[in-house]
Amino acid sequence: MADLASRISNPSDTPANEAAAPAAGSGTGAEQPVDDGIQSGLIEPTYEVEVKLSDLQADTESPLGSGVSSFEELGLPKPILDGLLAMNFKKPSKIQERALPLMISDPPTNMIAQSQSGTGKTAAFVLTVLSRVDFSKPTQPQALLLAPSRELARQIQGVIQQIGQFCENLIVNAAIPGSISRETGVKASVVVGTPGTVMDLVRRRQFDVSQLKVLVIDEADNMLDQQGLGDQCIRVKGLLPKTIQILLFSATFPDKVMNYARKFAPNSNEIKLRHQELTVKGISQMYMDCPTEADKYDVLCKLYGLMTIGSSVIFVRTRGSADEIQRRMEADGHKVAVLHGAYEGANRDALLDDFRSGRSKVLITTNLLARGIDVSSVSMVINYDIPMKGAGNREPDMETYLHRIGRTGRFGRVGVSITFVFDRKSFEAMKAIADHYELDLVQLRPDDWDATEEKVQQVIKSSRAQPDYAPNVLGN
DNA sequence: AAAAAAC
Repeated sequence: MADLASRISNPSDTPANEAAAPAAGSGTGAEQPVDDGIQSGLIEPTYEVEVKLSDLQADTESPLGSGVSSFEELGLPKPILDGLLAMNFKKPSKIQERALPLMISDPPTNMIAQSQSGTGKTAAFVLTVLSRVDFSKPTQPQALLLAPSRELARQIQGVIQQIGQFCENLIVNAAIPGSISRETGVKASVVVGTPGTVMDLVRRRQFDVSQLKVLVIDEADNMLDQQGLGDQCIRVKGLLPKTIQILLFSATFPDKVMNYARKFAPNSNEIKLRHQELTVKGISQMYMDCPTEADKYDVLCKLYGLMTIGSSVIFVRTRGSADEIQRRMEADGHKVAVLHGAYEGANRDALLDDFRSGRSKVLITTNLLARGIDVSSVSMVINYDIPMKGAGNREPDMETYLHRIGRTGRFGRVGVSITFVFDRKSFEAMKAIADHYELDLVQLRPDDWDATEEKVQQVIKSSRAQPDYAPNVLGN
């Protein structure tokens, strides 16, 4: 126990790797080391790039090290460049710079790409998809993108439509429950959906997959690993043209899944990160030492004021406790929204839209929203229940932890995560997560509220200019 | 024992 506590550090301590960084250009607000790190580009990861040239590429010029520093250099069509500009994408992020030349080159090569949360993976694969679509065949499906949840599929659809807003005749369908008409079927060049609905449409012959050129699987480790989702992805792939280009993306690729991913997408180029490189520097990770489980609820209510400075997401283990905590908080006068998979589709869409627009500011949810969801106003993530996995939920879920806290601190912004621990099991899970990612966690105590407020506010209130690669997705 | 995802 004392071991974790000994890792306590003040958020204002300057991380060792920032000491050697060049001074930030901006004068105001430069006191915050968190900002300094971002402004000097330190959130950009050190990539371990391992490029495997396919046989087809072997006699062509090596793409190794051929990163681009502007979108123009990629030779993308003018309408796509205009779309990027309209979305405030001014220059490629690290992952875009590295992955795009490899993905859009001919002949098409598979890709397994890993990059931290909020670093622009979506735009990277969306640009590849748009570069492969023949817009003269607007209702012929040419690209398929799969995501693990309805919410993420809809979000990706929105990003495609935004980046492709100046592409004439671009039609994007969402293959999620209730969105494709039974009479007409899929009538689009780009389809983004969840595996079950996609399978269903193909079986009913309402989705012609014969001309698909590219398959993207977002949150690929989750999609390929899980019983159910994994099976469905394999079945979908079995229906597609054998020569299709396969792109797998995620912030996490545990070794176990990586081996499987390589079979799913053979001869891939690979962009990987070491697990110590996965954490986003702009996210101040803290844990709250609660005496008992019952105390977690009281602490949550006390945090409400801090949660509403920006927007916040509260993660719990079950749908039932999500509903229960909302009921109690509403009764105690705190306005909170709930979103989980038990709700009906249109309701889910409306709930997330409300959160995106700021009509609701505190959202309590399950692992449904752990991955991929991009709402830039989220400045705090609460792990009310620490994520666990495995038989009997006895193992800490390293990957889910990383994805959950990645709902904040997106595209160089700052954010706070607070994980509640209350007993030996949760404490040791937190310690295992800290050791795995080599985290310096800030300890918060329920009995020292002034210190908690100060530590959290120090991060959240450090307003600063957005970096020039921060996109403006979906009107956030 | 969870969450998600199909009719």
